[in-house]
Amino acid sequence: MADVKSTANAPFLREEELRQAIELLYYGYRDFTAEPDAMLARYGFGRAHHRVIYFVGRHPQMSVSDLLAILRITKQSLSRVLSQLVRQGFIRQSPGNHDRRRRLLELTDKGIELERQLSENQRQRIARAYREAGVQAVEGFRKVMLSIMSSDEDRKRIGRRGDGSR
Amino acid sequence: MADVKSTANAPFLREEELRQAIELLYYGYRDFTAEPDAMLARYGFGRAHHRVIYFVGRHPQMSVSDLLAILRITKQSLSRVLSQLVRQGFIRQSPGNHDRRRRLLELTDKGIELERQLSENQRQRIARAYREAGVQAVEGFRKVMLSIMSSDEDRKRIGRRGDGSR
DNA sequence: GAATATAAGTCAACATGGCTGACGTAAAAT
DNA sequence: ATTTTACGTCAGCCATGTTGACTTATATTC
Repeated sequence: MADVKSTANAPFLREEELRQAIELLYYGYRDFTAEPDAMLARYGFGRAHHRVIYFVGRHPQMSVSDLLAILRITKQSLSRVLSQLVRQGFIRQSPGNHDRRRRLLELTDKGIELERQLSENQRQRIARAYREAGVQAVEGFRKVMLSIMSSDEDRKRIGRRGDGSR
Repeated sequence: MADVKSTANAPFLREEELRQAIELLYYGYRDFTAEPDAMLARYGFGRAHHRVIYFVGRHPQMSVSDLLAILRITKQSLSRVLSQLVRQGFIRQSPGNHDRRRRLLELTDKGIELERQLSENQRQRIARAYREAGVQAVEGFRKVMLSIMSSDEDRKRIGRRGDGSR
């Protein structure tokens, strides 16, 4: 009799636990992006611009195809936002040394400043969460998120320094 | 001298750590939604439909305004997807008992089946991550994600049973 | 009971950011 | 010399968010 409850509830609790995780991801991501979205709107930019600025800042001298591989969107979609950012002086393109077909991307000073503003907000949110949750929780968070991800390549990239080299 | 390295690296490591978290959220969310998105496309639906189906399944008998509060979109945006789901027989609406202005939402059998398919994929992904990461990591993940969220109301809702009552 | 407020819906127009398909140009690789 | 690669462009489509204006039915308040 003592184990009736735990046996009967095990699948239910498990289901409940898994649904909680789904909702944590939904609400967490929604709130994580809300404030940067609002800042971007003041420049006439959207979330897509943020992603480009973020990853170019993270991996200076990366090529367009590197960026496409990270974002997993078509070059036409990328082109729309990237060309705006270049035209408005947030990102600079320069031909590669070894391979002059490649156009290496980097943030301008203006781009660095915008990137800083945008991700400062997100870094602070994370920093607060890390403070509140504790060191051990942070390690758990990292483990679970890494495991939710599909791609080994992305897992590796997260661990590496962001110098755009391959 | 022994503390030069740790002192000098502390802010750098911290910055690095925070950026890793940003990327974990980006890659994790991207991969978490990719497969359901592909399934939905076969019905001519998108991610917005998934959200509606998910939360109506989670909180049967919820009202339209309850749903709007969770999704934080305009009623015009919701209307587009919700009316499709009702018309195609995935969701049923019925007038509230106490307040007949309200239209209480619930999944039909067809809706339950679609919801099951979609979130089964996500539940399995989470279950795998939880298995790989361990019990302690799961608790850490929950703590960090809860803390990343902005709204106390949402935190409470995650903990509650989903019966749509308030 | 009349006035007001709330829940829900609708129409119209617009922006963002995905997508496909077709085509062009420059540079590298074969 | 030919083919492949990296990048870009034009055109058009779709999903999903927005604002603003207006309607209908029902509850609530004065």
